[in-house]
Amino acid sequence: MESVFEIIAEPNRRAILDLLASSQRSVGEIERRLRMPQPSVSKHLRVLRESGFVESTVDAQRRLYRLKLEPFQEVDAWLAPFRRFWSVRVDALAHHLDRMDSSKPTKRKTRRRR
Amino acid sequence: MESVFEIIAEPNRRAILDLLASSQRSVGEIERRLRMPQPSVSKHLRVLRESGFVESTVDAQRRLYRLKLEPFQEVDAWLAPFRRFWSVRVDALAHHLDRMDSSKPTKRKTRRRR
DNA sequence: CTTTTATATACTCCGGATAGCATATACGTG
DNA sequence: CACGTATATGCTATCCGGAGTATATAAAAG
Repeated sequence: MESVFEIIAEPNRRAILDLLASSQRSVGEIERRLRMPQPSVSKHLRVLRESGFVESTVDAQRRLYRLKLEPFQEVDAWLAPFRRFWSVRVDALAHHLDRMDSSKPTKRKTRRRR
Repeated sequence: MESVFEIIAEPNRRAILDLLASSQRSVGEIERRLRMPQPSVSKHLRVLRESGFVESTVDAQRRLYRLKLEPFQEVDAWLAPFRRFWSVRVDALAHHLDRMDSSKPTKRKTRRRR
């Protein structure tokens, strides 16, 4: 579980992140809103915390969790090289790759399609 | 392995996608460039194909693989709600969440910090 | 001090995903 | 046709992560 991609691969964790996008929340709030067992919430929050997606502050017995930016930006950065393909027009990728085809087709006598 | 996030969680698959971002490639090219066993490449390509990240065309005995857009856009779409936090200034998220704090602090007699 | 509330952790179990290896399939070449 | 090349698939062993349950810790309330 090293990369940010593995972290956000888990649906429950994405649900937590989505929820935290609107506001910081306590563990109990997350538990209720997502109808998810408390130990499960705590475990996912631990993973999210250790991977830098969230941070927590203490409020009496409660812990308030909030988002942190960096890991999201990391995902965004990975996406960037691909985004250039659809930023112009929707089906630009195919055309683009068609043109910069680098693989020289094998020489052949008969050209067969199937 | 339903979601696009699980697909891109695998490092070798991301490597393949990164490679295909520059140009379409045959299985053999991917195998050599990534120094990865051929069956492994084929298996990952299968996953990528079935999840819509790539498509292939037949060229004699070779298969040329190229990127497809939709799944990337799906990731991009998920990222959008979070992106608004860092689009203005780097540490905007903390301030934002500070302001829209919805969790009413527990009533207490003594406020302790640790 | 005892009880209740809030959260974290420990432990076990199970399924699914990946690696590795062997093999099948398909096409091209001579 | 026999052989080499390119790619896909089948099978097995293994490993890791998540679910579930019980329990520990900590603070508040009475």
